[in-house]
Amino acid sequence: MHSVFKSINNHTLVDRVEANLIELLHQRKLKVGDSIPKELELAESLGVSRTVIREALMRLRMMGLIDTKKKKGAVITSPDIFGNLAKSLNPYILSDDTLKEIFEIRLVLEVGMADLLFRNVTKEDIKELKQIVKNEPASTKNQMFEASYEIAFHGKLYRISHNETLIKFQSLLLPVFDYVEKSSLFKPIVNPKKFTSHKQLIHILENGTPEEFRNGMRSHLENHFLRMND
Amino acid sequence: MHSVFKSINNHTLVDRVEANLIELLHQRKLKVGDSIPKELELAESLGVSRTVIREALMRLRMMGLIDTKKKKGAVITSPDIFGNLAKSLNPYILSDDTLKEIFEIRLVLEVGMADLLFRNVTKEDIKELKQIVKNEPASTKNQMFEASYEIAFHGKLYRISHNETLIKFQSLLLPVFDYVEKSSLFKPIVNPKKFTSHKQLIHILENGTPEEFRNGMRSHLENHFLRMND
DNA sequence: TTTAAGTATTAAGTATGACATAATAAAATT
DNA sequence: AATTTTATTATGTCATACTTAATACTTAAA
Repeated sequence: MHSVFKSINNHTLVDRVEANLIELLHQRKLKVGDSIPKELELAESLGVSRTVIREALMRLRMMGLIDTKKKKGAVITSPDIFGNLAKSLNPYILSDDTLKEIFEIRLVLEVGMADLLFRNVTKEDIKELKQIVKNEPASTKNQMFEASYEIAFHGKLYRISHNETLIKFQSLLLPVFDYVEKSSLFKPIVNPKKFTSHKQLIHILENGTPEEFRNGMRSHLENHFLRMND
Repeated sequence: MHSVFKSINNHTLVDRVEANLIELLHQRKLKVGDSIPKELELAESLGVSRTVIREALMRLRMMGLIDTKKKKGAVITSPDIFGNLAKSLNPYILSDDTLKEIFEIRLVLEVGMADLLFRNVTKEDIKELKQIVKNEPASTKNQMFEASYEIAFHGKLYRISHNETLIKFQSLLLPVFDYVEKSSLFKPIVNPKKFTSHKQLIHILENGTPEEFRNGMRSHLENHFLRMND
């Protein structure tokens, strides 16, 4: 497999040092806030140059495993799994295919998150959602392009899920969503049919079932799905 | 430039050089396989040391933007947004809450991916799925713990989605799933009720609708959902 | 002429030493 | 005691030299 080949070829010194350091952190069961030995000590104890140590430490930093400060050295941080992802999610450096796929993942998430919503939704949430859609333009035809309402409404849904990882994930994906919608990756489809509206989704969330909500959301996103399948 | 705004916070030189390099790649509209100037040239043209260039290039490499070879230099590669995520997804360094949330995301994805499946599924896929479940133990009670069958079956579903990003994402999340299931994060629920089985899911995928599949998958995952909500 | 073996070259990988900078600790001043 | 000044320290950056492996080139054998 690809990964096996790579691990054999992983013979650069920095790769091994990186692995060593990660293992070291695990072994010592270091907690958030603990500090690790300084670069020169690590260099000496592993028998490599400071250059190599620094490159390996930089990788750990990119993983969000450590945070380094000038005099204090490096300290363990609570790894923010999506933190480092942010940069590489720059739409400009992603291929069109990848962008499409990320957009698809959004659709999958929003259709599939119904149960999380029903588990946590409160009357206050409903009220907030109603407030958001209050001033929406009546026409559902171009609702797809009312970006700000879309972001506010769907963003609120993610927050209702109470899943911080999911929330963070979607906030990372937002620029991609935005880029894809504005791009010419998909030809715009102006479908005369009226799909489930935000207001209807709220009504389902208030009075209906997860199953109904999934179908409602699927319908609501119909235009996006249509655009994907060309 | 645009990068100047960000660089207000990016106070280390490497941060700015990294941004500069990304912008450079974007400006020149470099394609996969194209090579970028060598380290010394970049160092000279940006007026920084080779050390800084190297650290910045290493970040690009971690993002999967470039791949470096000894004599050839660095070449553009198709960015692998989740590549670098893999290491930081080590369950041992994630908090229990984050682990739970990642597990939830799995449930969301699998319930929500129905439309992608129906869009792409072929007769060969169905055949393969049937082959997988052929030797499954009959009892549905402990199917939750038949890890290998679970991985094979659900992994195949992801592949049917034809969404490479999604596939990669789940392959990253797999260790987390595995860890969470085996951990004591959730108390095991042995629910006597019979939920939708793999065989039934295949039948739906062959003859039914996305809506039915979503409900089937939701039922199939019922035990997991129950375990989440405590 | 073709091909295989050997060599030179090149650019990344690694090592070493030095200085700059900023955060902290220690000392001195009020 | 509180505040300012100074010294220390570990990371950040720079410069240079050497090592290694991949590529291009040359040469010798078929």
